[in-house]
Amino acid sequence: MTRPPTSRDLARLAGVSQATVSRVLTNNPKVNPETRARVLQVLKDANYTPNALARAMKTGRTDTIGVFMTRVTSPFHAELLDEIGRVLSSVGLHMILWNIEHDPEETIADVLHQRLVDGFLLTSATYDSKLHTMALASGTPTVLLHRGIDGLDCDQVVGDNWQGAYDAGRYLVEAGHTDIGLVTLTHTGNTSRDRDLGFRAALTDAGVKIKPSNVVSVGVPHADGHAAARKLLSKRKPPTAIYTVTDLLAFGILDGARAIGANVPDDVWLIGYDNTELAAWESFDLTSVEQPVHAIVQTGIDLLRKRIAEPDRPTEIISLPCPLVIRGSTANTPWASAPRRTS
Amino acid sequence: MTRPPTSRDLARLAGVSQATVSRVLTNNPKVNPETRARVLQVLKDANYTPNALARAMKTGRTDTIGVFMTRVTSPFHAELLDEIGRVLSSVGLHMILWNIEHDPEETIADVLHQRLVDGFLLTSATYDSKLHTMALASGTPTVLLHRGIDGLDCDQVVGDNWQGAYDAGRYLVEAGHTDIGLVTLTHTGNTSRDRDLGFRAALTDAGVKIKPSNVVSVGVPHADGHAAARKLLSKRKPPTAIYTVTDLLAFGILDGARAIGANVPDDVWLIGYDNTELAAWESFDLTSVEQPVHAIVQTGIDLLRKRIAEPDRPTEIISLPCPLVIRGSTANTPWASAPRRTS
DNA sequence: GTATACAATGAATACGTATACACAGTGCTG
DNA sequence: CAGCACTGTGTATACGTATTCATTGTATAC
Repeated sequence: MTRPPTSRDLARLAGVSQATVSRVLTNNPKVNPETRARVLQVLKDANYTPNALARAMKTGRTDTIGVFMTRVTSPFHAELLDEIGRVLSSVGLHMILWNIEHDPEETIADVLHQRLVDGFLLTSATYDSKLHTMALASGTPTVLLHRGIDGLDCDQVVGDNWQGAYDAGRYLVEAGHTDIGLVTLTHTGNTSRDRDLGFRAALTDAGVKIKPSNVVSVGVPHADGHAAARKLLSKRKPPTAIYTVTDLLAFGILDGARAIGANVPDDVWLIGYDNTELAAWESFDLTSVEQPVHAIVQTGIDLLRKRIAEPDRPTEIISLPCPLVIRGSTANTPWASAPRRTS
Repeated sequence: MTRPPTSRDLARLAGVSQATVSRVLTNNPKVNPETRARVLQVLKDANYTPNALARAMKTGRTDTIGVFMTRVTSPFHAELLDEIGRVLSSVGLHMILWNIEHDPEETIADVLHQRLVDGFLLTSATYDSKLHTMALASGTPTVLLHRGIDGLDCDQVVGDNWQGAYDAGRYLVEAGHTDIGLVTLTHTGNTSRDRDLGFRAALTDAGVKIKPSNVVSVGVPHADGHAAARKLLSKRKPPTAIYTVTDLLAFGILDGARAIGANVPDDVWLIGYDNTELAAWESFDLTSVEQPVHAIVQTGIDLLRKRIAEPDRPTEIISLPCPLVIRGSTANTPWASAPRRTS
C-alpha cells in the first residue's frame, strides 16, 4: 500500500465517473440503486475511506471541534474532558485539544483563523484572557462550558454556582454552625466568584456573620490548601466548618488538616465543590456540591451544533442546578445539632 | 469578516502573483528581499493565516498527531495526556484525541485511513485489541507509549516495568517483610504482567515465597481495590506489606484498609506504581515506583517525528528506568527491621 | 556584441473531493 | 409524433495552497 486509493481510482474500477462515486458517498438520492450497490461493493472491497482533508476543503466542514482546556491533571477537568470526548464521539465529531497553559498565544491565534475546526469549546474562560474575545472575533461558532463570562454575547452553559454555594451555606447553618471558614481562589472568573458570593448570601440570610480572619484566598488549589488549613485550624478558636470552592482545594485542606492532626469531621466539617469522582473515595469521603458534568457537556455541545447549523440564532446562556451531595466530611457529629462554639 | 482572505487576495493587494505569496510563506529563498518584505507587511496587515486544510492537502502533512487513550479520569493517564500536550505543542504539532473506550471501532478504522494525522501515539495498547495492528497496517507512523506489545515491529517507549517491580520487591524484602500481598490487574498487557513478574522475581531471588492466598487479581483499579484490601487484611494472618501494580489500585486498597480500620503503614505497608501526583498528597503519602512520564513522552514523540521524516528507519524499542520513590506508606515502623510475623 | 548563466517572478497545474451544469435516455401528454 | 418533465450519469470546475515550468530581465564571459 503506497498511496490510499482515491474516489477516481475506484470510479474507474466500478466503471463509473468520479462524480457518481462521490454521489454514492454523500447519499445523494439521484443515483440508480443498482449503480449504488455496485459502487458500494467496490468501495468496500478496496477498504476505501474518503480523504477527510479534501472533503473538508470542499464542504467547509471538518467535523472537528476545538477544545481549549487547562491542565487535565485536575480531576474535575479530567472528568469534563472525558465527558466532552464521549459526547462528541456520540455525534460523530472529532476533537482537537489545546491546553491554554502550554500553547503559546500565537499558536492559539493562528488556530482560530485556520478554519481547522467547525467550532470551539472553551472550558476555562477567564476575564483576564483574550481567548473568548479572539474566538468570537474569528467568527467560528463558540460555546463557553463550565466557566462563563458575564455579559458576553456568546453561548454559555455553566453550573448554577451561586445556587450551589448558597445550598452549601444553608446546609452548614441549618446544622448549627456559626463559626465558618471560607477558602476561595484568587482566580478571576465568575465561577469562583459566584461560589463565594452564594455562600456568603446563605450565611447573611441566616444572620450568620463570617469573620474576616476565617476567609482565605489561595492560588494553587491543592498545594495552597495545606497552608489555608493550617492557618484556619491553628487559630485559638478555629472554625467548626470550612467550605471551599473546589474539591481539589478541599483535598488540599484535608491533607493540611491531617498533617496537623485535625480530624474531619470531628474537629471540623469540610465541603468542596464539583463532586469529583475522588470525593467519593473513602480517603476523602467529601461532602461536595455536584457539577452536573454530563448535562453541562451535552447541553453545550447541542448548543454548539445548533450554532454551527444556524450561526445567527440568538445567544443562549444556560445555568444548570448543582445539588449538594452529603458525605462523611460533614457527618452527624455531636456538635452538629449543638455546635461546639456555643458550649 | 465574511470569508477569510486567501493568499490570492493578498497577492493582488501586494501586486504580486499568488505563487510569490506562497513562496514567502514557505520561506523559499528564491524571492527578492524587498518583495518579501512588502508581502509580509500585507500579510500582517490583513492578519492572514494560511488555510491549514489546503496546505495539508498539498503537502500531505497535517502537523497533527492522533492520540489514542483510555479514560483520562485515571490520574496517571491524565498526567500522560498533559505531558503529551505539552511536548507536542513545544514542537508545533496539534493533537487529535480519541478515546478507545468511547469511540466505536468503525470510527477508529476510518480515522486510520483518512490521513487526517501525520502519526499516531497509542498509549493503551493491549494484546486483545486490534488497534495497533490496524494502525501499522494503515501505514501511518505509529509509536506505542507506556504500554508496549512484545515482539511487535513498531516503535515503543515504555517504563522498565520489570525492573521497577523488582526494585519494589527487593525493597520490601530488605526491610524484612516475608509475608507479602500482591494485587494485580486482570488486564492483558505486558505492563501489568511485567509489574507482576519483576516483583515475584525479586522475592524469589531473596528466597521469599509468596502465598497463593496473598495474590489477588482485580478488574477495576480503584473500585476493586476495596475488596482486595478487605480480602487480604481480614485473613487470620494478614500480609505485612502489599505491593500493587498501579497507584489507582493502591488508593483503592488504602481506602479499603481504612474502611476496615487497618492502618498504613502501622498494620501494613503499601506500594503503588506510577508515582502519580496524588501519591504525594498527605492523604495517601504513597510509596510508589515512578514512571518517568516526561522522558517517556519526550522520547516517544522524538521517535515519532523521526519516523515521520524517515519511514523506513529501523524500529526502536526503548525502555526507561523506573526509580522507587519512598514515602510514608512504607514508613520505618518497628517491625520493619524485625517483621511482625517472626514474633 | 552575442551567448550563457542566473535571479526573480508569473502562469499553470495538482492535491481529492463535491457539485453545478450539460446531456442522453425514458415515459408521458397533447 | 412532437414536446416536455424527469432520471441518471458524465464533464468540468472550484476549494486554497505548493510547486513545476516557462518567461523575463540582468549580469557575466567569450
